[in-house]
Amino acid sequence: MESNKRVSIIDVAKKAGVSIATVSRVINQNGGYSKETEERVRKTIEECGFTPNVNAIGLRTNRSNSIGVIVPDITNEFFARIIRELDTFLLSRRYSLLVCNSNEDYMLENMHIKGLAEKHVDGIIYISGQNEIKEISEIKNLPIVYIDRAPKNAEVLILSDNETGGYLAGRELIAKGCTKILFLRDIRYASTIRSRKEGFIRALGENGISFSEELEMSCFPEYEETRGVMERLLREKGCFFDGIFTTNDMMALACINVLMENRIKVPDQVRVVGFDNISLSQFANPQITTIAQDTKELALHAGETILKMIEGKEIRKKKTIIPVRLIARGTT
Amino acid sequence: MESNKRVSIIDVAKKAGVSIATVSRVINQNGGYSKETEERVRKTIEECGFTPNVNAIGLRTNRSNSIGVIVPDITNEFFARIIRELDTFLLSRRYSLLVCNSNEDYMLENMHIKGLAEKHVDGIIYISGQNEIKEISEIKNLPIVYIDRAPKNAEVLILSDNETGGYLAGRELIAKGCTKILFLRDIRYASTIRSRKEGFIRALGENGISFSEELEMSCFPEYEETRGVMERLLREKGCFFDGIFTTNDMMALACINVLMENRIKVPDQVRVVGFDNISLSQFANPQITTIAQDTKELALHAGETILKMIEGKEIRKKKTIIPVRLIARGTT
DNA sequence: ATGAAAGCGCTAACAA
DNA sequence: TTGTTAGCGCTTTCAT
Repeated sequence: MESNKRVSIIDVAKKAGVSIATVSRVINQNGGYSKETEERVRKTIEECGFTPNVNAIGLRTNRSNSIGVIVPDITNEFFARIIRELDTFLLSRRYSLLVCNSNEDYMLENMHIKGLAEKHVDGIIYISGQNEIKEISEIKNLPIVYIDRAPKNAEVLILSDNETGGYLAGRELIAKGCTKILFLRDIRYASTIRSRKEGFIRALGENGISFSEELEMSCFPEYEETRGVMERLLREKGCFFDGIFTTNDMMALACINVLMENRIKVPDQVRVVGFDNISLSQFANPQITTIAQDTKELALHAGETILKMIEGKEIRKKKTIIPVRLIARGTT
Repeated sequence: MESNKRVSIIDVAKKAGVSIATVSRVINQNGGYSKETEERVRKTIEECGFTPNVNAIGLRTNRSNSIGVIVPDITNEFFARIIRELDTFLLSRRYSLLVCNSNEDYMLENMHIKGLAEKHVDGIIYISGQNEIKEISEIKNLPIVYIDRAPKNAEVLILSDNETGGYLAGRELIAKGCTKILFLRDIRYASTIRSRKEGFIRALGENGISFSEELEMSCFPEYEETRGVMERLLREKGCFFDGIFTTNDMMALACINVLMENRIKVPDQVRVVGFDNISLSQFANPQITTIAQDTKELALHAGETILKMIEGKEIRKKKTIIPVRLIARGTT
C-alpha cells in the first residue's frame, strides 16, 4: 500500500545481484544461466512480487497477449457460451480476451475494430451474426479466425455441420410420422441457413417426401417476430402441416406457444424441432427437440487455431466443420 | 500489405515536417500549435493511416485504456446484459473491456485477477456471483467498482433496490388475493437476498399477514435444483400455499412447470413472482410476473463511476441504489 | 554464463 | 509556437 511504484526488472536485478539481461533470460527461460543464478533470481522475483510490465514487453516485441473477440450479441446464449469457453481456454494460455459487442451495428463494429487495432491485439476471433461480414481493412495481416460465417476473402473458418443438422432434424420429424413439414427459417438467408435447408431436403428426399415452396416460411429470428408469422399463418391457412423445423430454438418456442394457444397439441398434432440447444429449449414445457451445436468444440478450435496463427504456423485446414447432434425431447 | 512496419509518430513528424513533440501535441489536443500546423499534421496522420501505439503510451503514462470486468457467468443473461451495456458505454469513452469469466471458481478468478494486474488495466468492475467476494490483494490501489455485492472493505458499490423489489413482489401477490405465500430463495444467503426477504415481509406485515418459518424454502438457484425442491414439497406436504415469490426467474419457471405438471393451475390456484426479468420470463407460457432489475442503469453507473475514479476524482456516493420495478404478467 | 547497451514509440519537461 | 531530449521497462545483440 505504501510505495506507489511498481517493482521493475531493474529492482529485481539489483536485489539479486545480476544484470537485467539475466533476469530477463530467467523469466523467459531462454537459457544461458546457471542453476544457482536461476534459483536466486526466481526467489528474488517471488520476494519482490515482481510482475512484468506488459506494455514494455509489447513495445519491444509487438505482442500484447490479448485477443479480440467480436460478437453480435453477447446476450445471446449461443454466443455467450462460445465466449465463456474461449475465455477459459485462452486464460490457460495466458491470453486475455477483449470482448466487443457489435450489436449488429456497423458503426459500433468499425469503432471496435479500430480499437482492437490500436490495442495491438495479437489476433481476432470473429463470431459472426447473421449478416455477411464486411472486409476489414484496418487490420490487415492480423490473424483472424471466423466462427460461423465469413467474408469472401476469409482465410480461416470454423463452423458447425449445418447440413447434417438439417438432415437430422428432417429425419427425426419423418421418423415420428410427419409428412407435411414446415421449414421456418431466418429471413437473412446466410450460407449456414442454406446448408440446413439442404440437409433437411435431403432427409425428405430419402423418404420420398417432396418439398414445396408453400412449406417454406421466413422471418426475423426472434420470439415476437416468429409469433407474428405463425399467428398469421394459422389464421390465413389453418394448420395444414404436421411438423415444423425452425432454424433456432427461440423460433421453435414461439411456434410452440402459438400452437398451444390455438389448442393445437404439441407433439400430438404438430411436432417441432429447433436448432442450437440453448438452455431455454430444455426449460420449456414441453422440452424442445433440437440440434445441438457444440459450442465448446467451436470455441476450442477457434482458440487453438488463432494461437497457431499468432505463432506463425501455417494452417492447413482452412475450414473446420464441427459435428452437431440431435437431442430428442418432448416436442417430437 | 507490403511493409510490415507500422507507421510511427516519427514517420508522421518527418512527413509533416515538424517534430514528434508537435505531432504528439496535436494528437492529444494539448494546444501549443498553430491552426496551420494542426491542419497539416492531421492530414498527414490521415494519409499515413497512423494509429498510436498503445503499448508505448501505456509504458509512458501507466495507463492502458482498458478496464477489466470479472463476472461469474457470462452465460447468465443478467450478467451478459450488464456487460453489453458496459461495452457500449466504455467504447464511447475509448476504453476496452477485458472480460473475465470466473465461473465461480476460485483458481480461475485468481488467475484472471493476476492477468488483469499484469495487463495494467486502469480499473476493475466486479460483478459478483452469489458468493461473498474475497479480498483482492493483487490489485491494491486500483479503482474497483462492485456491482451487486461487495467485500467488507469495498469502496464503491452499485446495486438494485432489493428491499423494494421484495416489497413489490409481496404486495402484488397479496393484491391478487394470496395469503399463504411461499418464499423460495437462493440457498446462499447473501445480503441482497436478505434485503428481498425484508421487503417481502414488510409487504406481508402491512397487510396483516404473518410469515412463518415453514413458508421459507431455499435451494441452489438453478432450474433442475428448484424442480427437485418443488417436487418434494408437493409430494410431502401437498399444495398448502397460494403464492410463491422466488429470488430469480429461473426458479420461478421451475416452480411453474412443476405446478402445471401436477395439474395445479397458474395463476388460478397458485400465483408466482420471480426476480430479474430475464427474457425467458416473457417467453414462458404463461408469461412470468417479475421484478425487473435495471441492468442498463446498473452498467451505466458502474461505467461512469469507474471512469471518475480513474481520473482521480473523489466519489462521494459510495453506495448507489438503482430502482427496480414490478412487471405484472400472466402468473399473477 | 553474464553484462552493457541500444532501442521499441511515446509523453512531458525544458529550452529556444 | 516549436524542437530537443530523457526515460518509461523490457528484449536482444554483441561483447566478454
